[in-house]
Amino acid sequence: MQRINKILTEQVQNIIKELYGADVPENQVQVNKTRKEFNGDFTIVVFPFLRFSKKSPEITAQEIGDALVKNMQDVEAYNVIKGFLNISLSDDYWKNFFNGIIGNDNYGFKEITENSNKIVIEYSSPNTNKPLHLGHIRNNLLGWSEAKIMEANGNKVIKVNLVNDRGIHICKSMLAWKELAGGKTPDDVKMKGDHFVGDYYVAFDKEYKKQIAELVANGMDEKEAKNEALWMKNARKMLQEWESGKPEVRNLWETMNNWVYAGFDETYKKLGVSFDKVYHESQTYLLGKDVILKALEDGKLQKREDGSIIIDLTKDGLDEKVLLRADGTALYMTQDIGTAILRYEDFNFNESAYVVGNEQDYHFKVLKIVLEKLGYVWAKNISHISYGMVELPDGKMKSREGTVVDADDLVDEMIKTAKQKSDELGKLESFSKEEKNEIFRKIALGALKYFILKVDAKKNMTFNPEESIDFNGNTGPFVQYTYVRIQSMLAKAKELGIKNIHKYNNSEKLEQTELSLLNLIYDFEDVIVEAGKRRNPSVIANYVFDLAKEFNRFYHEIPPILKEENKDLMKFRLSLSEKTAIIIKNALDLMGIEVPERM
RNA sequence: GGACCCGUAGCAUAACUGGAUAAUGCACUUGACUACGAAUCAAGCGAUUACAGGUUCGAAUCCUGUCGGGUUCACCA
Repeated sequence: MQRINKILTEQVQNIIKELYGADVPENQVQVNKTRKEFNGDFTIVVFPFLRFSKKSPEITAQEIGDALVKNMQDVEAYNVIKGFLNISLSDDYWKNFFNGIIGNDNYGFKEITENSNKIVIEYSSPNTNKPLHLGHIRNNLLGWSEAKIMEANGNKVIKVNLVNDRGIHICKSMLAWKELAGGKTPDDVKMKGDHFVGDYYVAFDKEYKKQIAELVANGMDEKEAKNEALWMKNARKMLQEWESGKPEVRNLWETMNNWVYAGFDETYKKLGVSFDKVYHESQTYLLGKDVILKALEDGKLQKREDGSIIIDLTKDGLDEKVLLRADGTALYMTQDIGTAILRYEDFNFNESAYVVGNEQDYHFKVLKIVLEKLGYVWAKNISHISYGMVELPDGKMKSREGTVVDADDLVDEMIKTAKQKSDELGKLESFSKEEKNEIFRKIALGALKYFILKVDAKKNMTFNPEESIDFNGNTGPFVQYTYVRIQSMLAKAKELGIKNIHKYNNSEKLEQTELSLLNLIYDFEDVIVEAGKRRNPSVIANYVFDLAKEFNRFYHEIPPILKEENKDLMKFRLSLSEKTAIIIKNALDLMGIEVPERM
């Protein structure tokens, strides 16, 4: 079925042609949803047409309105306020629309076919030297949700993770563990592997600072001390040994990384995210090196006197960028070049998206230009889904200053709060402990995910650990509650022996709140498209909140549905409720949020 | 210093990307559970959209400048 806003746009174009003899391009016809405080379903802004009509806004709007009513059966009435033409569609239009989608549980979703666009999306990208924190949570949730939204728009999506598993930072944890752990493993001390390793990373930093202080106290200047501190020298040596493949170092590296992966897996599972493929930088940096050396031979890059290889981007408004160190070892950029190429070889994608924080805007700008200059035509299809930092009320999170919000702690805390809240309300007494825990988990994660995803991805957001995340108002649990409530009503309807709720013949005039609900349901298709275009799950969050709110209003304003004597009307309202629930569930799923059946 | 991003009620966020009287939640004040679940609903309070100019029929949104905050400009990742 063709969308009514599309039809309206075409009609307006035709009418203007007829009335004023002018061709108006499609993008000049603004068909918006009518704002709540005015009467109507869609609003057409007539200001852009005045130069064709050469008449006042009011008269122009009237002329167009008259023509619309005449030409379109679905247009029942219109009103004009200033230059705004508000169109009201007939009840029949809305009823027909609803009947058309009543059996379609995937309303709004596009199908994925053989010919679908193939998009690789990278997100998460952790370091293996410390556990995940709140910033990673935002990344993971965004990545997952973006992937879901891309799929809903009919794209074939491949989710990949790139683990940064090599470099000096890893050697720091390894060294500290060797020196301090006495051979203990995470199992021995009953810790999650990522936290275990992270602690040794912190321990390294502590000891390192101590060593610097000692050297400075003995008269060395600080810069030199930083280089000369024993542990730092040892860490650098370890990195060289790693690069040259010394078995002892490689074994330890593998062991400790595996501890970390086990910890990450647990956190990913808790968050409900997963990947189709995991890349490791230790496997891609050599490719990057080869590509750069080859490009140097081809004269695409320059070599400095000290032996480092650079690309000059000053003509592109950027800087000179080093691609390979003087000693020939790889850099972040080197690896990313290798990974990007490998990824193209693996998937032959139409598009490759990176979910990475906005502090790396510059890096990705450079990466794209460098790849283009190296002659990779597909590089133009690389995009950076840039998102803002998560800040604490007193500023940024800093791992070294201990002001991080740990991912595992936060989720556990949320689950505790959900349990407490639920116990106060006492609605789950009849459930087993396992069932209850499952419900608490869904609610807690619903609250957390919604809290993070409702904010425009590109904006920085503040998180106050002192105030726990809300469960009332514009929150995940509010939306979940609406869903649960509908399920409860539908179950009761079944108990009462009401069957075939999709079969009715409702001849009643639609109530205002029913019209609003139908309007919102109609919007879902456009919302998915917009969320995809804007690369922004917050569009979905805002929508599903409005939908839930409107349903709750409907629920309160309309007399009890299950007591309705007009069976046709009752079934229509049950169907409307059911459809609302399905869309809530689908919309939340796009954000990675599950719905409980009871709460 | 150069480049990029941001500044909206006490707080947290919206505003269909240039459209109507700037919306919602939290907090605060009221009212509604012997009618389908009150994690709900209804009502109230609260904004010179950082500031000053400009463009436009129309500006939170675009342009210029000022002030404030952030990120980046590493042979760190």
